[in-house]
Amino acid sequence: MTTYYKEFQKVLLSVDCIIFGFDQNKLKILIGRRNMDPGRGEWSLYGGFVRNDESLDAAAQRTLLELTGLRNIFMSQVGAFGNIDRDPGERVVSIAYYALINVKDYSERLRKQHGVEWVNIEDIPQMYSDHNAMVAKARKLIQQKIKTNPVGFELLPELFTLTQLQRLYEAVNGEPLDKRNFRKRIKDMDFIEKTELIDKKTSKRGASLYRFNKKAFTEDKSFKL
Amino acid sequence: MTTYYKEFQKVLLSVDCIIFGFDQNKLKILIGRRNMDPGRGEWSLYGGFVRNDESLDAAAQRTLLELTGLRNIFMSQVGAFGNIDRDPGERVVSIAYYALINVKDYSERLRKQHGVEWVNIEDIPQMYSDHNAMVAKARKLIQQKIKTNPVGFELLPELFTLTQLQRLYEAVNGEPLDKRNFRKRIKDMDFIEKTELIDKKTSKRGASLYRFNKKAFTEDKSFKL
DNA sequence: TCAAAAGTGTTAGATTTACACCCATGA
DNA sequence: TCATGGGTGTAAATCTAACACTTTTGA
Repeated sequence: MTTYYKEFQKVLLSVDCIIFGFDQNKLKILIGRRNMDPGRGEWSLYGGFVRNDESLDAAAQRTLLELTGLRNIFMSQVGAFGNIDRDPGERVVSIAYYALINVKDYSERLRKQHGVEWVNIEDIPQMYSDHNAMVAKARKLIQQKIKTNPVGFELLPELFTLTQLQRLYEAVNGEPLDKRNFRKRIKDMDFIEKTELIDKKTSKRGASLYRFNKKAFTEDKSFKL
Repeated sequence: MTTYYKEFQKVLLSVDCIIFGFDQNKLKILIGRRNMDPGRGEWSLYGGFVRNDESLDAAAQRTLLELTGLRNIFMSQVGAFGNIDRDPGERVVSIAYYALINVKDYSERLRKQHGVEWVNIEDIPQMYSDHNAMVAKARKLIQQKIKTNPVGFELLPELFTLTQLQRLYEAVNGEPLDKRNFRKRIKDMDFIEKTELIDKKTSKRGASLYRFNKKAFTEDKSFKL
């Protein structure tokens, strides 16, 4: 290998994943106890080191796959975290990514095997190093993103009720929405399609199930919630 | 030094700066011809390598200082760029930052010495590696930022006319604004203060000069343009 | 005297917000 | 029969967008 920049120092690069899920009307993330030194036992995001033969995005996807077994998941970069003492061991610069998954798609067996758990975004404990800052930034990003992009559906099952959808938006933004106004806006979006199916899990009367039509959306343009 | 993570490979880290300026009613950035291999002679952002004894933010600030001699400049991270072949030499992951400076504060002597020039954001040539992508992302970020934060003033001299301010917002967003509506909104912001001074450079009649009062703003809250 | 930029208000339309009751059903 | 969540419309208030003429003054 030709070395053009030989006089410069290299650093270790890691990726850390903020994996969002929506369950019990709450926005949650996956965290676990760190199983290596330094910081063993502290709450931590799930992460991994970047290999020299993969891009940052690929490293993040691989890490997510490793933890969850899931592919083709929405992921987006949060940013690079690089204070010199952020890792007590040696210098590690970390690139944070957030992912949106459907909790139901994540096998409980795998979850337990990796020793991670879903924690309500409002109740995140103090974590290792700068992981709380990563989560805070990821949350801001998803709040922005969800305003103009239909990413919320990544967190829901294929079929969902309007109440579920509303609770999701409320959980992401941390504030309640008016039911009638919310449903009015949804009705204007022809890519959120009502099905004939009825969900009877959460009410005696039953609620209509809806579906997000990705194809109908891409042609469409406007999305505001 | 203790090495906890010795089995992992390290990579070279650089920072690249998208330095925005506002001049002649245009939004511009500083770019130059790359003076090292590989890619010598190609248009490029100004950058540098991250040292092991400085944070990413510090590396970006140092790089900006090196180029412009300016300190205490507004800078914000754009993101990490890490495709494996983004640098034809060897693997380099780069963290992009954007900075907002007042063109008048940058000595022409220094500028020429570094061989960089101001190029209209609409006329950026093809650049080295993924630098065009960095600029595109930085521009999106500044467009978002300027909507709710008074960062535009970083690009203006201390005293400015309302027309200048309007041209700045138009240049950032790439679309014209209605003069009366714009001025109405400005009048509602008590942290944009009219001075007694008159600028006669751009019109015979003269235009009132305004000043941004940072202190008055931090107490205030709302900002929408 | 005239060209060129500064400065100034009103109105229609669109969007946003607030708000309360009936419905269907299983327990 | 009643408790529970599902479902629906209207009106006031706010915000946004469109629009044109007068002023000042140096050349």
